[in-house]
Amino acid sequence: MNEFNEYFKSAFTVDNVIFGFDEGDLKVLLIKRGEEPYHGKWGLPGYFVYPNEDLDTAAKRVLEELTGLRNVFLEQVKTFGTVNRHPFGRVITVAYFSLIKISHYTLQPSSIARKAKWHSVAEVEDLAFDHNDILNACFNRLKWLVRSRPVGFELLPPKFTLTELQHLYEAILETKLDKRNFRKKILTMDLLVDLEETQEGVAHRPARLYQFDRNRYEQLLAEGLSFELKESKRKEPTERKPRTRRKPQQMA
Amino acid sequence: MNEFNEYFKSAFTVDNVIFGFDEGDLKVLLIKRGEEPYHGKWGLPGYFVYPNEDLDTAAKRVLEELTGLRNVFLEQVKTFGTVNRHPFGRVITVAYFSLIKISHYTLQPSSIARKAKWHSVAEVEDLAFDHNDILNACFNRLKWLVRSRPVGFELLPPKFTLTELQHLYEAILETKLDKRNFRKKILTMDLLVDLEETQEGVAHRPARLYQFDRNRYEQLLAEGLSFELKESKRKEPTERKPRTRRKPQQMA
DNA sequence: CACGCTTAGTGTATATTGTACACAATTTAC
DNA sequence: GTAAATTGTGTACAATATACACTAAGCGTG
Repeated sequence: MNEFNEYFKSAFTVDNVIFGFDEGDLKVLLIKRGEEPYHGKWGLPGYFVYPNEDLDTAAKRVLEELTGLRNVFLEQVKTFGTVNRHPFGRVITVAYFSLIKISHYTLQPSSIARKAKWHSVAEVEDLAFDHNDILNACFNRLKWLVRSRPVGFELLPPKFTLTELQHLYEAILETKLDKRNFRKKILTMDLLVDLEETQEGVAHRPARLYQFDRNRYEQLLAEGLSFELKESKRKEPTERKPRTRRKPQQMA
Repeated sequence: MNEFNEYFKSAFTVDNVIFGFDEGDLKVLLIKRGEEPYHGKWGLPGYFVYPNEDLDTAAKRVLEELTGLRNVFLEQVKTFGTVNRHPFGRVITVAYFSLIKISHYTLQPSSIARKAKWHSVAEVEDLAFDHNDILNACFNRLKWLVRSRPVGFELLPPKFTLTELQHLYEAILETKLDKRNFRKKILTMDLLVDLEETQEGVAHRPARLYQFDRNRYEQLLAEGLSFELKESKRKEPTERKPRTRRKPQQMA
């Protein structure tokens, strides 16, 4: 088709905002660019989408080459395609973000991985291309997501304390949370297994360890429950009390 | 750059899910395809992104050629790029949705517009390409958006009744709402101007007409208020009562 | 012009959820 | 055994959500 050839003139890529959590704050994995443009600047990991590759597959590939991880949380966020965003030509990029457990991350031998480093999201400086915009878009998406789904667990090691979980939420939401209210809320979601173990090697009262119960989560999801941080559903959403009848009232 | 040329092999397009509201239900503007592939099927309006055109601009262009409207609500939703979504080649499409007032819509002379027709969202049949997926993604986004921002007004004529507004919300959320609770909620948002006019020519008690107060909305937005349908903020978010002190309590 | 039809408009009581708040318990280090 | 550090825990009140039914107002008809 002629029309087709006429518009076969753009490249497109995926960029991946990889979030991790460590030392009490939220991190993003950046790469020091070894080539033009923006040589020497930090940027998001990304690459061209191969001709026979789905977008999601390309994003997974980029993630795996860099971190060695598969089957982690990965979601498309937004596509950035301003005409001049790339100085060498028209490049449209689809932004993804992923959530990984830094404890599972191992430095990969690939050349790209050797230039990667975790940065605190709060302290990210001026990045290559429009990558600051992309990072912001993904961070905002994460903020929204963490309120509506229990994605926080993707960022924590398998066993964690409630305080660690709270610090994670605080880092993502950029706010302080009340300890008691937070625990009440989280525990009524009924997604945590109390491992009946405690921390070891800490110079204070050791905290209990918990585990995220993924099966329970999927079960509850299937039942159509939501997990808004501001809206924990009651246990038996089925039966609603027939409430004591009153006399009809007038309304002025 | 060699790398570049190697990947200059894909086309990309924008597709636009244009929502309107009429006769009490939510509509989407579809086009009957006059060419292959999917000749004769209904599909979303869309077109190639020109080489020197931003994505948003392309989406606006498609919208304007079809409806003659500018400055309407338009937002990017998601990018669809499965390898085989287009039978003639690799085509990646960025999906947008827009909200327009059907009363302002005028049939355009362009050839594309003459094949356009409003369909009830609830009754959309099998569309060309993956356009059903795109429509669903946009519809879901609209559902979410309508709870967090007062976008409903984009779909109504400038003057409307509260019942019309409620029907719109019901159509989008696919649920019934309680009349009194809905009114209470909407009015406490303080975004409506009571025009002190009433409907004319209806065979029953005429309803009051209201208008959306866009200035007020922007003012409140700037003050950082949110507009969740489930969470109307109180009027003075500044002053919080110092509450009567109680004696410290023990727990357990 | 009285009556019936149709939709508009309105308040309150209860249930649920959010929020503010402080101290005793447990472990380690010295 | 005492200080330091952090965990773990309940309750009162405020705010919001929800359930619910009748009168008001205008039109059409006989």
